[in-house]
Amino acid sequence: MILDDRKIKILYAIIKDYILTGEPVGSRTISKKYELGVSSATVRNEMSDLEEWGFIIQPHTSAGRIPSDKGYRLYVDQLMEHKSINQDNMKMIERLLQQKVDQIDTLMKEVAKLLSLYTNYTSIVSSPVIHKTKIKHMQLIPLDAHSIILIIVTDANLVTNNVIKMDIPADQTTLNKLSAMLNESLKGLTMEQINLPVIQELKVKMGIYGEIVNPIVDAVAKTIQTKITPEVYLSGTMNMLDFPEFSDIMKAKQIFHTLEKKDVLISILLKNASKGINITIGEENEIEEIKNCSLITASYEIGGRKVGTIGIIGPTRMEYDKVVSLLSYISGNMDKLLKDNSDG
Amino acid sequence: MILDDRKIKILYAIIKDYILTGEPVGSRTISKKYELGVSSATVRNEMSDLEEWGFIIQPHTSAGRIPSDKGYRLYVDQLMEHKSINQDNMKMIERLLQQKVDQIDTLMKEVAKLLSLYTNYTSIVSSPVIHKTKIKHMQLIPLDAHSIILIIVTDANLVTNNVIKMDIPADQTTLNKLSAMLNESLKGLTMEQINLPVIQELKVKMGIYGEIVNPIVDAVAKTIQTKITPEVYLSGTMNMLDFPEFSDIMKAKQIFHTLEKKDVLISILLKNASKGINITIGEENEIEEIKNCSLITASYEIGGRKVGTIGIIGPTRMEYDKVVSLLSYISGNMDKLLKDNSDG
DNA sequence: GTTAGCACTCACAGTAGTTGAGTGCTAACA
DNA sequence: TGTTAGCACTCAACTACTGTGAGTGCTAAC
Repeated sequence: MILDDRKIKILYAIIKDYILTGEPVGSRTISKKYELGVSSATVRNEMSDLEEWGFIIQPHTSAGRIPSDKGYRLYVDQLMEHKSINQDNMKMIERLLQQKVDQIDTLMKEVAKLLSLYTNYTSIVSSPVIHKTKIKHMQLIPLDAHSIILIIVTDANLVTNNVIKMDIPADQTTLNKLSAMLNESLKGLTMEQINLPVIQELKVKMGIYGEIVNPIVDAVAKTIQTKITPEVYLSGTMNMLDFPEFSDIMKAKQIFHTLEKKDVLISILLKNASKGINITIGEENEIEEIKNCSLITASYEIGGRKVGTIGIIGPTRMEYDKVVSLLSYISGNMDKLLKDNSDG
Repeated sequence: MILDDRKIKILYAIIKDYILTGEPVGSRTISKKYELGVSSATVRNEMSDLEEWGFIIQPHTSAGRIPSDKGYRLYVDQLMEHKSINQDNMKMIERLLQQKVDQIDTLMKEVAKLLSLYTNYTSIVSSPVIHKTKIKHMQLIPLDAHSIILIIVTDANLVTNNVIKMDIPADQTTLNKLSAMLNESLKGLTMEQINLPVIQELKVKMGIYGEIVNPIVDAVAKTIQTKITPEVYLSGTMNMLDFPEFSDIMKAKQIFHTLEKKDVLISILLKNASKGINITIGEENEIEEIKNCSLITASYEIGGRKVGTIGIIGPTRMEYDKVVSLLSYISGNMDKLLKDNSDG
């Protein structure tokens, strides 16, 4: 099996054409539309080899060829041009993100929207994995006789608020003092650093404030524990319906059903969290329902730590080059985008 | 035009059967399945009248009849049984809502999920219109050199947090004093009561703290202004695809497209906000894209004020009785549900 | 090694023919 | 006068058949 230059060119042409049109590509189309200087008969011979080796598939005898997963794999690994997005698009992106993005959840939503808008595929964005982020500030606020609110601000400007229920009433002054103490002890720690020993130590340290301390510290620990699951934002789900691949309602429903399971999405995204750009093609996907889809993910950093993932899901016939360049650009600038919009 | 008892019974049977099966209902079906004691020929004569008067429609010559919008209208206004949901379902609802519903946005999401799960239609839920709710607590928290966080808690336990950017740094102690002052002046007021005069007065009152006051008070005013738009939560969008009415991809896409426009949904929901239960059938809808849908909405109260709406959208062939009873129950208990889960 | 030529395959679209659910009308009956 | 049996009629939906064309694989000649 020798993939000589001409075979590569033919395979490239087939993939490019199929991604563009969605129709099986015939030998005549290749020889006429792409200037290879050979007749359709020659192309046929080459295609026959490519099919034998599993790079392309013939849906039925009298049809052209379509790329197989293996074909796409070769394409993304070796053939695809890695262009970067152009100036105009960069500007468009910055303009879109500059509006009302003061907090991370708003930014996430905007990024998801942007990705789906620009690619016409479906975007999946996971918010920062909170246990890797550092605590910046904590504040207790009285709500009513039986409950107080715990505000936690992390260094990614993620603000979470949680209601704590307690039997003992607490006044503003006490809560301010407790807040100050919590800050003193926990500020700068990552979520995962706040483990049982730290909590115990904290209880002892704050003991002077009496029995009110226990429920509050417990609530802090529990809140941090439960808030560790990242959020997932989807956008452009309906874009799936634009592709003939999913014009069969049953197939579309299958995928939509999968996309509704946030825990499944999280597990998919986290799997590739450490990898930078990752491309999973068709059958390479572990989830049965998306084995006719391709998934491209890119991890992003905040403060130098890989904390989350952004991704695009679409048909295996996907504009890989365009999607990769966009994801690279946005994931690479996530930190900056957030900083520009919150601190600047 | 006299709608005698028998005609009513026949119309009722047609609607019931069509809602159940989705297939046009023939005269033979009526005379056999529903015990009216008359032959199919008699039913045919009656149906002929009902069609002439516009209550039912014949899709084509050799088909049975289906209800028209006018038919459904008569049904929901006069024929439909108003049953209340049974004990088992009440328990199920309470069990579902009792988990992790400590704040209003979580409750909204859960209610939306519940509605779609229980009905198999698509649910639309709008969060409380914030300008009708009262301020319960305000708190300023330092974030970094250039920004502070403003937390506003309303009496519906809605907690909003907003980043305020400023040139002047502010320490915790000052912010605590400012927070106390804000609370003193604004606590108990509804959002809409905080108008320009109140803001001006506040600035004068707080002037002793120097120039830091202006940006903060402005931010408070602006935040309240911009946070007035309610949130909309959707659930079970994909349930639409389960109905043959929307098996045509184009029709489905049209509706999905509309459902993605949050401002359109808000305007639809707000229109019926004052009405308790409201049913809009097919062509009665003002939005072109949902003229083949029915929309049932119910407004809910918090603290005795109508502040938001929950609703179900689906095909005109909808189980109106079931949906109405569910919406009535949930909207009627919204206040209680929220209180049970947050204060209890 | 390349290409022209040709027989072959098969999805797809279009055209009849058949079926059956359901109707409207008429005439007879209670 | 209302009800019903009977019957001709309609028409969507399904099936079977056919022609078309895009595309292939193979062979023989260049």
